[in-house]
Amino acid sequence: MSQSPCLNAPMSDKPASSSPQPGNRLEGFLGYQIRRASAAILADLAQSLQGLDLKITEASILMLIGERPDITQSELGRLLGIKRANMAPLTAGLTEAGLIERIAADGRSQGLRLSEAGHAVAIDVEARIIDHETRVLPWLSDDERRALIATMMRVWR
Amino acid sequence: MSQSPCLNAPMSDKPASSSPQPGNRLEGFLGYQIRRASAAILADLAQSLQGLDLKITEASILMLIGERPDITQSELGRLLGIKRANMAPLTAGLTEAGLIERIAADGRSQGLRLSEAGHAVAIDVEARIIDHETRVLPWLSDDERRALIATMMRVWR
DNA sequence: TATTGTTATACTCTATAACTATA
DNA sequence: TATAGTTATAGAGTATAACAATA
Repeated sequence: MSQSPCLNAPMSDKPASSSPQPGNRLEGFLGYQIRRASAAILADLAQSLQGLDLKITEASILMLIGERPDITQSELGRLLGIKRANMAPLTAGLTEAGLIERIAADGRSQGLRLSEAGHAVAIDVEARIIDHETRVLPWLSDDERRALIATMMRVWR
Repeated sequence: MSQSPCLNAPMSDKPASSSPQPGNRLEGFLGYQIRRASAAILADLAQSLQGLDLKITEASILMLIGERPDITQSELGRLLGIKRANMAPLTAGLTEAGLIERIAADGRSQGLRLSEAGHAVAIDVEARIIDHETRVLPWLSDDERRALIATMMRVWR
């Protein structure tokens, strides 16, 4: 299932020269590096999901619903950092695609579940993401990976 | 110059409950963590630049021009991962704001330099970014910071 | 009163395409 | 032919405001 062996940063017309490059002061900032790494990883992940007709966010939503059946879209938004107003078209699209179903919880909220088709797609999604993960930073040991995850989580949570 | 002691993730209507939270499978992926960290850092940096009337990208451009006078905007785009077409309004805005000047290099390209005002702003920008950096991951040692920078750079470059 | 879901809407960022002028 | 700069434009992603229905 692997594809390209390395990442491409997105944007820019041409790759910046691949020679050692003096490097600039910006590249000494961790915030800048994390931003560039994030963009490159997102681009690679989008590639990994090709053919599924799912945006990265939609794929993430499927995984979360698979893990927590009957979650509401408001709660999904809270977990993913997406506003209610922006969740509406996302869940509407997944419902229309037949990947999720809405079950009335109380009068105002609906629990979300994967359909049969959605379950199959979610499994495919997870396999692709796992493959993507190991491809993106292949040189990391499991310990290093765990430590990096903990560090990143500490930044935003 | 320090402000908020910790970061806020952007988006979402309400903060996800701050209790330990079981955590979900997505949070075990490094790509996801880097994305969330990047968003949080960007949000904090935008706060740090408040009052300067500069977007993060514009601030980065000022720093780079300060470091490499007479750089062209095409080269800037290459370094920052921004397309030529999207550089045009950025440099036009900075020129109009009186922060940079364009000096014809040859008939088709222009070297960019900081104006007197631009130089002062660039110094302010750099000070704010340095402050931001040390505020965002204050628990990192210099060695850890360097290692993290190298890891992130390896992802995208 | 607070929350859920929804719609409308605006702004930013990025992408493509096409054009002119120059090397 | 390739590059520099520009313009126009389309698509994401995210922001706010407002509303109805329900808790």
